[in-house]
Amino acid sequence: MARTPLRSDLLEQITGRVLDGRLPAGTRVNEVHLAKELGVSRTPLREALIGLADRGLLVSAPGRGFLVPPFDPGEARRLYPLLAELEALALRWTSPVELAGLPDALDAVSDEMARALTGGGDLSTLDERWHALLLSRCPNPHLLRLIEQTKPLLKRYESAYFARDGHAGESIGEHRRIAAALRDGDLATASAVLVANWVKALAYLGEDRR
Amino acid sequence: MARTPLRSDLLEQITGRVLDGRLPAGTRVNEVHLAKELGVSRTPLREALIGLADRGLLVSAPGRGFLVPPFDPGEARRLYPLLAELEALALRWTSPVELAGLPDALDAVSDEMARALTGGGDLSTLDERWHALLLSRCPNPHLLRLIEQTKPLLKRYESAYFARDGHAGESIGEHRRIAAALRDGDLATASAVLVANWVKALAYLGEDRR
DNA sequence: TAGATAGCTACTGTATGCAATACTGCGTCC
DNA sequence: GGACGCAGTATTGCATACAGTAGCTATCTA
Repeated sequence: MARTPLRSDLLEQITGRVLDGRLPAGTRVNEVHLAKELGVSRTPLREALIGLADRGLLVSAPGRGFLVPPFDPGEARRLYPLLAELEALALRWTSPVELAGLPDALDAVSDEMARALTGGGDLSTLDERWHALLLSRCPNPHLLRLIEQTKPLLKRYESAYFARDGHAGESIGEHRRIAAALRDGDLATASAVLVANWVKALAYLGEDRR
Repeated sequence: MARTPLRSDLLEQITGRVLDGRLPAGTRVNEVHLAKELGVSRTPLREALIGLADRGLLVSAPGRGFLVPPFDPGEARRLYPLLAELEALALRWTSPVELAGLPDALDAVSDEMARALTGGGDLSTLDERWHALLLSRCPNPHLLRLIEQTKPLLKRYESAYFARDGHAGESIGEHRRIAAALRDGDLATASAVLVANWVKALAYLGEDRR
């Protein structure tokens, strides 16, 4: 048997389709069509859909299957602060010893982002890498799980509404300030700037809606 | 068709079995046996199991099905502060207007708990009601979802390790202090005591392990 | 013409079937 | 005596089959 269950692959693939709009907000998911398109049977597909519904990326309508939830600006306004607080918490719970090695690595990613800003690289992937690195030493796997589950919800709004690199420059600056604060052992400042970084992203989201 | 999918009922039932030990920690879940016992087919049962694995109440071992994770004292030490912070966050995000109506209702539950303490009522259900009431006005459904998903994990440790009403008396006192702080509009104190309440529960957990 | 209704189709929710892997028990070899 | 290997069974993971409802269309009625 496959060491990696089909449902895991499917979950990722469907997540991708929701994020990039191939499964548009507000539409129902047709299990037969999607299964055929993905070349699998309905069983593992449904398992993946259920997983996505648990995470909130789909909603289950009894008797009507699953549907991609419509966009709701209010939801975005609630998701950004939530993720901000969760990441800040993860940061506060990382031991100083573990944090010590991070700032240099973080700044290395920031450098890449700065280059990508002019060179046209993939900023959003780099941004993800920066945040993943920041959380990588957090000793609480449950908190990390909650963060991982919540991020795609937010990413959907980013993908849909974002002027791709509208605030990337500012964001890089904030990232560097966070790394600097961590170097000084100033966790309070680091987490405050982190929260501000997320909230600022939300502000851009509001402006750049199309 | 049933307006409530089978998998939802099953998820609750299996949660109950994990919490009360009818599915003991460290054991594998036999899908055929359990399906027969519950009078359903394997399909909705598996859907429920997958949901529970997403929440962390089961773990999926590829090729070996699902198993109830073993107890890990370290995990309990990580879950309590997590839930503490999440509830405190939910409290901070509840608007003062909405909070105004809460203290009296909260204290009513505390009164019930006090009576149950001598009269032998179900303290843990009342404690749940108190916390549910505290969070009932939080406007962030995603945060509430994370809390709901995390609580069963913690409850498993409580069920397994708790001297049932070891700290109920203290807990009632803290609950009243939280309600009082809310009455004064002192959110900082309220959330601090709330966190302390959770952390203290963890301390009891540590002592009373068997 | 607008609304109700009946029939039909499509789809979901659940059950069952099938293939491949993981476990168990026993025998064998070192 | 213990480790290894092998056959048989049990169990999972995926596919398919079936039953019942939701939704659509077309027709009928007021």
